[in-house]
Amino acid sequence: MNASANFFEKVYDVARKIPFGRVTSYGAIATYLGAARSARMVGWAMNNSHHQKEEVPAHRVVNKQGLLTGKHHFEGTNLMQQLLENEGVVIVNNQIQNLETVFWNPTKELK
DNA sequence: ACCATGACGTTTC
DNA sequence: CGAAACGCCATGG
Repeated sequence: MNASANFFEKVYDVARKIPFGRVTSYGAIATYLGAARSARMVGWAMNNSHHQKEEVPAHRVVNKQGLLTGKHHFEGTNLMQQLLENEGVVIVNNQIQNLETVFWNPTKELK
């Protein structure tokens, strides 16, 4: 669990480093962690994010399309969208607009 | 050890 | 352009 937890821990760590009003994709995080093909694992980590003691801004993590695929995992049906919109992110039909502008690449920015 | 699942991503039809 | 299938990796039963 410890060894694997490191992977999860890294995911949470990166997620918490996402700047305000910015979003990133699972694949971007996975690539940053060196597991570009483990994007699904990142999503899995987010699913377990509620197990973490510290809060994880999972609402800032979306798929590469900028689609709020995991919004169903939040309390309400539009909570995730509400949070992002509150940060200045424009979302239409569960899809982030101007994704290129709000997108935050950890490998490029956080690297 | 094998099968099933998953908040993804890319390719193909 | 839209939907479906495949691939990829980790976790759980």
